[in-house]
Amino acid sequence: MTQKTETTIHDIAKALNISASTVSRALKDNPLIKEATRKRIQDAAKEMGYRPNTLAANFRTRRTNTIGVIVPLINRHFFSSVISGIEDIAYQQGFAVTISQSNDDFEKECKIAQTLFTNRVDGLILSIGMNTKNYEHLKLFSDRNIPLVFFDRVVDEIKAHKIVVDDFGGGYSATRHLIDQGRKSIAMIGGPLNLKIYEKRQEGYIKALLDSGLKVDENMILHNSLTREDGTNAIRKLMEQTTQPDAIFCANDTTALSAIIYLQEKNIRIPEDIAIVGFSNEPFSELVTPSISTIKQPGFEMGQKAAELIINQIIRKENQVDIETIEMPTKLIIRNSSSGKV
Amino acid sequence: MTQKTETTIHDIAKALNISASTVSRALKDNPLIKEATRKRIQDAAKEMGYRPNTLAANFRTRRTNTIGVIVPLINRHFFSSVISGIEDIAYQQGFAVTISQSNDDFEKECKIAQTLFTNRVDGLILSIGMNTKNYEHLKLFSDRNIPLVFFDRVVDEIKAHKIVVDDFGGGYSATRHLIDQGRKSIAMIGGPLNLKIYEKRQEGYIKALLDSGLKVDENMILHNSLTREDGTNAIRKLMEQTTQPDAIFCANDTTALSAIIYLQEKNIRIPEDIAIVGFSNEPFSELVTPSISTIKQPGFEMGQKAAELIINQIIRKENQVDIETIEMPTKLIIRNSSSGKV
DNA sequence: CACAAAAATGCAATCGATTGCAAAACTTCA
DNA sequence: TGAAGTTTTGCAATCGATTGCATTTTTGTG
Repeated sequence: MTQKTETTIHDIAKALNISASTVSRALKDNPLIKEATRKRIQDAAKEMGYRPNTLAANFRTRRTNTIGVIVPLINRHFFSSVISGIEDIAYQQGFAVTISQSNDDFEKECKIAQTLFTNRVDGLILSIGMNTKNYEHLKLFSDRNIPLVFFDRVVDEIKAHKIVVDDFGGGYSATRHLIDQGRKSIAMIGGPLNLKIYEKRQEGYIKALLDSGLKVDENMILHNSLTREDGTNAIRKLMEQTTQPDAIFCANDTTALSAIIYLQEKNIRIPEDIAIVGFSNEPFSELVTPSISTIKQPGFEMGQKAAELIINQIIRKENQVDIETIEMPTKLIIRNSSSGKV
Repeated sequence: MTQKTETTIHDIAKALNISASTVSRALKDNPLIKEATRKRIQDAAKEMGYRPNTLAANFRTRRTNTIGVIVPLINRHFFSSVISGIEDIAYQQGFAVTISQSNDDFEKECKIAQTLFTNRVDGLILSIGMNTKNYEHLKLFSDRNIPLVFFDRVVDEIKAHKIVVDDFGGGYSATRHLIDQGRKSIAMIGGPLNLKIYEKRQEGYIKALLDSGLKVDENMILHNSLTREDGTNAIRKLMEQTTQPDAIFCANDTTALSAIIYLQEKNIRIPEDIAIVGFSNEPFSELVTPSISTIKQPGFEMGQKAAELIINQIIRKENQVDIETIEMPTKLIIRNSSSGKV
């Protein structure tokens, strides 16, 4: 019914016999407009069923009130929690959120960045893919001062806010915890080192070993993409070596799970024979048997923080913001995979 | 550097001494333009670093190439799988996807719908909240023939494509399976009946009972919002009754998990004393002990289908599309919570 | 009451791409 | 060669809101 006639500010202007500019200002509560006039206009607008044409406004103001988000995978609990956090804040502030997933595919990540750029998102929040080693596609944004915020998998080479968790501390306390359990030969299933987070987790692991006077054995450190299969392959490889570990620190819960399942099949007791700690506190980690000790990351809060930072940049439009790297705390959660007495 | 001078079609036109309209057409491969001219223009565009201003185009064409998605919760595996499916297709077809979550909050659902509407999404894919019983906020779309596709939690009152799973069949086969295990007193922890899906699951449950000559006992059917806590309360209530069930069909895996944990604490054996079947095949369901028998829903495929349907509507802009309800198959997955011999 | 200052409103250009229709350029063939 | 038909290209309006600046109205004061 209201098919043809979306009412515009001009319609309102005509109806009230005033100018469109006044209507425009009144609708945005511009203080230039007299209280009485504003009321008159807003009432008329409501009555006439006026709905602002966001497309026109966006076009004119060159802003979309949209925040782009790129994550490797939507249906990873950590990432969907971060998204929830972003969405929570963005929504309160009147921003829409456009989410895409790269599937850890570099090509796709580039194309998404392109698309978001041409769609003129006001800012971009992202966590880069496993295989991303080249950052040209992000230059699009940084070159034009379009706010950019990294989280979790960050890129040092680009000047932008970064929100990370204390991966070093997480790796350290996970390993330290295993040492405290009396373990001497602690292996690590790690992620690709081009990602800062995995590098840090490993550094934490190594530091903990050294601090306790344990040796770092290169053969005890494996790297892969941390999928379920990768985990299985890694644990198999570890167990086929001449010296076997009595504990394993896994860089995520998925590989910790792989290890547990593999070891259980081989009738190796967890944690008695081999203790295991994962990373991320995926929902399943407390549900499996044995429940998985892990490092908790505040995903939702990271998302909120990311959204706050980017919105501040968008709104204030300060060109020279002080770039900050915010490190969120991690927390060791001790469960049955590493400690009998829980 | 390229700060001030985003090149426009007019710049290209001037540089080549032709008109902007020709440039516009050439860039869109409009056959009206001579091959040679088109090449010249496209080359120049590339050389000058031209990037179309989507905002302007959107404004002019009244389209945003954006699909809005509203789900109750992003970080539920089923929903994030659907989103992945939507995103997969949409991306291929050049559409952006804007995702919001209602948190099962009716107010928020309304506000989101408003926002997506004023942001002029080309179509809306949604699964309504638990408490949504009023559909005025969706009229916004249906009244103006903006394509709408429901999935999972659909609304019969609104004329739109619907993608559902065979909830009836799921409920039926889950219950049937329990009966086949020799269970006689099968309870159900169900969801709110204003949602079709829960109604159907319950109907399937009832039909299975009746088909096997079992009685339907109202006291054995509880309804709630299917959270972890709801599940615990429900199972407690069931177990405090004089007649206790020897099997439970839960309308989702979360409540199945609640039941399992509660019963284990009470030293009630699963499945020997009480067999349990859930619904949705959440990732944790195969990982917990005992692993949870459940009904698998093809989330990713549903998302793909939803995206296909809505894009077809958007592109073809047929006003009178035949409304179809697509029912995707469900599949019973038998695990340890309902059957000893797996 | 007059006039400066302050407050409120209006004018008109603008953002960049799209598109119906008119005009120009090119072909074809008698 | 020129009229008719085709193919290409250009003109100019348009989408609706925003905003710098000009203009009008109101207020305040001597």
